[in-house]
Amino acid sequence: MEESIFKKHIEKRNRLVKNKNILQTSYLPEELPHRTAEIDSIATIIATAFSGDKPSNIMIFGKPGTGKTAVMNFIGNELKKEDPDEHSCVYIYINCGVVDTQYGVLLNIGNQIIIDFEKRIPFAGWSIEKVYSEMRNYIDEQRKIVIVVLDELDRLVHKSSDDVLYNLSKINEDLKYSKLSLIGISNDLKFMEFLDPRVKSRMSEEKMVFHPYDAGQLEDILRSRAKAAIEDGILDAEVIPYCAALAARDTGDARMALDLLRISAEIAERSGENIVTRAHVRSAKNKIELDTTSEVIKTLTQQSKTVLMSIIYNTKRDKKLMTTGDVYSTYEELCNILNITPNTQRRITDLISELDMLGIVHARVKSFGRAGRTKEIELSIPDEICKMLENEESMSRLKNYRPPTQTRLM
DNA sequence: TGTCCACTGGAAGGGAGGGCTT
DNA sequence: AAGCCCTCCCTTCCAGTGGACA
Repeated sequence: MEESIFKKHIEKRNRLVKNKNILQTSYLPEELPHRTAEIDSIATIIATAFSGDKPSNIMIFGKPGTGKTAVMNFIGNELKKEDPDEHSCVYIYINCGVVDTQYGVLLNIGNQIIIDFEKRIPFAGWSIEKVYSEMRNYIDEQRKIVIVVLDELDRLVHKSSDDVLYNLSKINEDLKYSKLSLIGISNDLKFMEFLDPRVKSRMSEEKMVFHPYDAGQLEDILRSRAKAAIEDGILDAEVIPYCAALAARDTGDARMALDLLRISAEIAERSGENIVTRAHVRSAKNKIELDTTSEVIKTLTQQSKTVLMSIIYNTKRDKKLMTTGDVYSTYEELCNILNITPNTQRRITDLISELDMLGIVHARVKSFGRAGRTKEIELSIPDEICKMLENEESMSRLKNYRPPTQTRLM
């Protein structure tokens, strides 16, 4: 029988890594190295739920990849072990990066509790008040402790004010039989400053900070995962320390360290090599950076893409540093060619700030004295990514556009 | 010392879109 | 079908501002 076209690829794959799943950042290991103290203190607080008392609300702070989410998922699993039928408490996890509206959060809490499909809260149409009061009734009917984890809480507050937190944190006043406790997780230590003082004090009955892992701790994490996922002798001795060092130098992000290790192995596998080396790690780093930015750019709206194109064109005509006014005039030009109605300059200011936050451009407010005060903007993505955007279908009308030569110096 | 530039960024609000209830 | 409600994207209006220059 003839070999299928997949045969040689299948053989090549999975040769180095036994179980790639274990190296995924979403994988929840049996134990979390260097986080036992944190797990313990959260467990102490939550344990009160089993005697029917409401655990204190907790705020957890820490940079990305410091294990906040992993710790909470771990605790969620442990809760299920202790109380499989949810006799005394219900654990609800919401990622506010995904669900970032007041309506969405209330809907999610409500619908995770309601078992009866008929009674589910609809995705839209109800007033916030109605969703809130239905949800509150469902919770009260349960006669249990409900623990709600709000991950990436800062995103929710930034996008839709602190009304949700206000409502949720005072819900206990309206509950007769159940109690709700909140666990907020945030990357941003400062976001609490902007909260209503009442919400602030109710939310931070307990406060914890997860510190970034240092290189040594990242090494431990990588080694414990690698032991389960990769055969001995496949990793060059310096691979794990190098991944750990790169991630530690950045922000001590365990997610990044794991991604580096997994992708290095994939690269080595794909090129048919038997050992993962430092060079593979370096190309993995490169690949991760390219992939994340190109993914972000793909999901931009047409308007944002056009603004970005304007910045790219200005850069091309040797104007590496430009002002909002420069971007806007190029933008108007491009809108004309692309046949889309231009937004106002006020709106473009916001879009430029968004691109800045995404790390696609670098913008800082600068005063030029008599020449006014404005943003100074600089592109900060590599050429390859610009090319990708230029080749997008939505930009095809710009194929024959040649930016006019520079007319004005900054 | 005051002026003045080219914006910044907050506030308020409008309207389209999606989806509910009655 | 009419009437609501929420969200998203956007506009209009405007007070505020850092610093070069007269």
